[in-house]
This record gives sequence, C-alpha cells and structure tokens, in this order.
Amino acid sequence: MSFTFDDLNEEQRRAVTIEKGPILILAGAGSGKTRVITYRIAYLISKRLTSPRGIIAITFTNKAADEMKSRITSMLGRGDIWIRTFHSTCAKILRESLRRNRALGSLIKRSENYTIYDEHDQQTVIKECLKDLNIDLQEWSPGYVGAMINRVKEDLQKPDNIDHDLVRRVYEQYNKRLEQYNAVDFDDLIMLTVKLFQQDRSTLEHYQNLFRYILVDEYQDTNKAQYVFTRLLAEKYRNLCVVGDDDQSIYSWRGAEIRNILDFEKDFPETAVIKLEQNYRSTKTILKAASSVVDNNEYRKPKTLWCENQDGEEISFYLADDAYTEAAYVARRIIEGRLQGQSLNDFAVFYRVNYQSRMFEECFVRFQIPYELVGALKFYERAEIKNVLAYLKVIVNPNDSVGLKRIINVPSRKIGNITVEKLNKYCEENGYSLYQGLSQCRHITALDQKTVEKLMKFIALMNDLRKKSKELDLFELVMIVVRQSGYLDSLSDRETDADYIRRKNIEELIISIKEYNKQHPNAALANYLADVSLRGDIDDWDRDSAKVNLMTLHNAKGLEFDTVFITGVEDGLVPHYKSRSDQYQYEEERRLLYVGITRACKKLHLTCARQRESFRSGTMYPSISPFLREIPKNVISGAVIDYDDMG
DNA sequence: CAGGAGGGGCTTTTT
DNA sequence: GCCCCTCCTG
Repeated sequence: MSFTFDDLNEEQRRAVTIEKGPILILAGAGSGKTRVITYRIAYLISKRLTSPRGIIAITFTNKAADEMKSRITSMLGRGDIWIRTFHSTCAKILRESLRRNRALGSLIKRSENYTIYDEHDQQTVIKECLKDLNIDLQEWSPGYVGAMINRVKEDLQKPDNIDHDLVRRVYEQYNKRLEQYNAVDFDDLIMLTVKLFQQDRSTLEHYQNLFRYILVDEYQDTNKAQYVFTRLLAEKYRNLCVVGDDDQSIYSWRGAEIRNILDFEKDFPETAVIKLEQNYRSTKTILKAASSVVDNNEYRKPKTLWCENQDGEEISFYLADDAYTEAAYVARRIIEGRLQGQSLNDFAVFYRVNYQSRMFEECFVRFQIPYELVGALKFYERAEIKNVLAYLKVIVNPNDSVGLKRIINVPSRKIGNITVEKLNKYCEENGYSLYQGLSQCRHITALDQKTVEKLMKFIALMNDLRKKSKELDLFELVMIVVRQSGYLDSLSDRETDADYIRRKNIEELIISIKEYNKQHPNAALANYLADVSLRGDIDDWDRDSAKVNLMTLHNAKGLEFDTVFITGVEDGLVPHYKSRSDQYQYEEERRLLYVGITRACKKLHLTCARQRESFRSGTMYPSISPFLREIPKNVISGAVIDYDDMG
C-alpha cells in the first residue's frame, strides 16, 4: 500500500479509520473533507474490510466523482469503485434492475432503454399537458408548473397532497405521458428508485448486500427523496458515512433539506460525530470575513473554523460606476496579478446570476484575457447537439415522442406542424406511439399521398438506423446518423456563420463520442445517452487550462482558487431580491456568500456597481449588500468609505 | 401547408 | 440578448 496517514490531523484520521457504524462528519469549508473521503475509501479497501465493489460513494457532481476516482486510482492502483452522483447512481440502478428482472417494468412503468428528459424536454411535455387540458399558458407557465411537479417528486409527496386541483391534473397527465414515452425526468430517477426499493424487497436487498459501505458527500444538500434512498440502502449494515456542512447548504430551492444533516443522529443514534474545524485553504483574514458573515445566521450548528495559515492580504472592496466598470476593474486586477506571476487559472470570478457573465465576457475579450465560462451556454443544450442526440435517443427508445418530434423535420423534410398534429391525433385515437403511427401513416385519411410518402421515407430511415445501431459501435453509428439523416449536408448548403458553428459543434460532439468510446469500449448507446443527459455545467470544466474561470456562486461550491472576485455584492443580487421576504431564504443567500468567500485561498476581491442594467426593471441603483456590512472593516481595504455613499 | 421573418416575452441559483 | 409564438409569403 503506497500511502500513509501522516498528512491527516487527528480528527481526520479518526474519520478515516472508524471501521463500523454510522459516521457524521461535520466538515467546515476547506477542512479537507474530500481527502477524508478518499482516504477512507482507500483505508477500507487496504484493510480488506470490503472489496472495492462493496463501496458506494455519492458526490454532488460528476466532476467531483471523476476527481475522487482518479485520486483513489493513484493511491491504490485501481479505481473500480462506484463513485457517482445521486442521479447517475439511480439511473444505473434502474437500468440494471429492469434488465435483471423485466417484471419490474410493471412497477416502474418503464423498460430498460428509457430516456432521461432534461428540463427543456420536461417543459415540452408540460406544455402538451397544459394544452390538452385547455389551461391558459399565460396564467400557468410551464416553468412554474414544472417547479411544482419537481417539488412533489423531490419531497416524495403523494399527488393527492397537491393542493391545487389543476396542478394535480397536470401532474397526473404529465406522468402518464412520460410512461408512454418510456421517459423519466431528473427527479423520477430518484423517486422511482425509492419506489423500487420500497416495493421490491429483493432489489433492495441486492443493493444493500452489495454496498456494505456507503459514503455521501455534500450531505447538507440532499433532498427528501435522496435521503430516503440513502437510508434504505444503509438500513441493513448501517455503515453510512455522511459528510457535509450546514453552513454550505445552498440548494433548498431544489428541495434540499438542511434537516437531513441536522437530524442525522436521530435516525442513527449510534453515530460517531466528527467535527473538522481546521481550515487548510484560506488566510486568516479571509476566514475571519467568512465567519463574521455566516455567524449572523440563526439556523445553524454553532462552530468555529480556525487555521494556522498566514494573516494574508486584506480583502479589497471596489465600488464601480456600472457593470462594465466593474468588469474592467476585475480585468485590470487580473492583468496585474499576471505580471506578478500568477497563472490565469488562479483567478475565479463569481456572480449570483448567469446574465452577469456577459459583461465579463465582453470585457475580457477586449482586454484579451482568455476565460472559461462555466454554465450558461451549455454545450449539450445547443440545438444542433440536441438534434443529433435526439436521433440517438429515438434509435434506442422509439417511444420517445419528444425526441421524435424534434427530428422529424430536422433537416427539413417538408413535414410541418399540421402534418405532425394529424399524425398525433391518429395515434391518440388508435393508442399508438408516434413511432408506431408513422409506420401506419398510409391509413390516415387526413393525409395526402405526397405527405404519406414523406413520412414513409422518414420512418424507413429511422428503421434502418435502428437496425444498424445493433451492429455498429457508438462512433460508427453517430457518423452514419449525421450523414444518412442528411443533417450534416443541410448545414453545408448555405455557407452562413451560424451553420458553420453548428457543424463545428457537431464535430466536437463526434470527437467526444470517439473519446467516450475509447474509455468505455463496451458501453451501450443507452448508457452513453444517460451519461450525457446527466452531465452538469461544471463537469466539462477544465481546471488546468490557462484561463480565468467565470461561474455562478452555486457552481463554485467545492472548488478553490488563489484569487477570487465576488461581483455584484449588492442588495438585490446577494441577497437576491426574490429571497428577501423569507428569513430562511435570506439566510441561504448569506450562506451563498459564505461559500463564495471560502473558495479563496489567498486574496479576495468584493465588487459592487452603483448602477446596473436589468431587462426586467430597467436601470437599477442598488445599495451594497447588507452582508457586506457584516464583514469587519479592519479586514477590508480600498474604498471602504464608499459603503455609505450608496443608496 | 411549410418555413422564414419579425415582434413580445422574460432571466435565481441546477442534477 | 434569447427564445417562443405568430404572421405572412411562396
């Protein structure tokens, strides 16, 4: 074994070496929790308490999972451990279980090759339901209804608990449609796995016996469904180790229950509680600022982070005239830092809302500062990428009517909405899926001969691609798909810039598929599609590339940078104006700032703008954030006096 | 009946 | 600034 515990402190070592029973690790920011988890996994394996297969570790992002895997591989020389997010874990359990026992399909109402719908697909289905139920889309926006549906699933509520009759009806129809499409949304992945565990004893026992040791990171951000999932899995052997920090709970709007971490000891009374309070990341100054902010929260476990690091530089505050000046200030500080030998990827710029990134992008282009934007324009959400993936999804799951509608006229086959509507009506009347209906389209009296021919040609294409998919590997298949569908050609006809970019993006997708193929030689197409559907913004981010990092405060969780800029520290952004009325939400905004501050190792910059343009309310003249006043003035340099200038 | 062009809506945070 | 819907043209 090629590692020692010399670089762990006493508490960390204790957390790593407890061999049995539940463990609650309350890990403050920068206290080395990732190290504790990886060392613990290595310890369990090297002491032969379990084989690698007997461990499951759940992380918050795929990125974190990949990093943890590679660390363990370098420690043990092997990395065949189940380290995944909740969603990816459940997606795999569902698929495995449906494969192992087809009869479970009647319980889950899905088959093995189900499709995962993202938020956009979800809204498409909700729109279908709202239209079908004759509900006014202005009054009930799909986004709003979707959020309510998600909440029901995250909380594992019974649909009859939905207080609004109308939403309940949409909920029911929405779920029925997903069943028909053989599709699940993000929250179904967790909810259906819980259902599977609760209603099929043998499946639950299979996984309980498989995973003798369970580790869950970022436990403060688990929701009810994830909590029940974890509890069920851990019930038998009770070797559950959860790691988290109530001060870093920032996902309550996604159903996360801070209670899960605060009440852990109630569920598992024999829990060993370990507190990691020594911070190894930040300077004393930064830590002081962070603590003095979060100390104002009422709903938290009292704790004190400390460190042996240097005092470090003062925190700088800059009050800009407007968002552009703010961005230019950040750019100048970065150029300055570069001259002093810092690398571009030592810098990170955080903001509360995605649209703030635009100003930084614009400005960094002008200053010729290479940057990497995390989130916002997600690669896998680009239309051309979704189109190609939709072909693959329909090939795997012909019942995926959302995917099918997406590609039926891409590239243009002169099949328009009216034809699709007629087809749809025919399918509904005869109980066909759209795909089935296509093969029967010659029987649709409402269609003329020309249209029928077009539809037959399309279904022949899809049938052919489906047949080929069984013989070809992933890379070969996607090449055939983009060529044979005519999609690639359609993007070459007109020499517009937009088409050129689309072709480039498809090329990039194909390269990434080739790479995936290399890493997972035997992966089924369905597995690839699931992986892609569950990829987050941060997952494709390259920490090591020589670029300044731009991201939201939420995306910053779990990361660290030498120099951090937290921008727009204004009343209305941090805290966000929508969170101001509710104390609980208000405190979450404070935690968000706390998370941002504690990402910084050496130097922290806070910036505000006197004036900010907003699409919704025109020009705003915000005050500085009330949280800023909670930082002691003696750790802040710069125009501290400017504080009181503002509104 | 398909499909492009142009106008009105809206943006918290995300697996 | 971007997406969605509608209207108009061919």
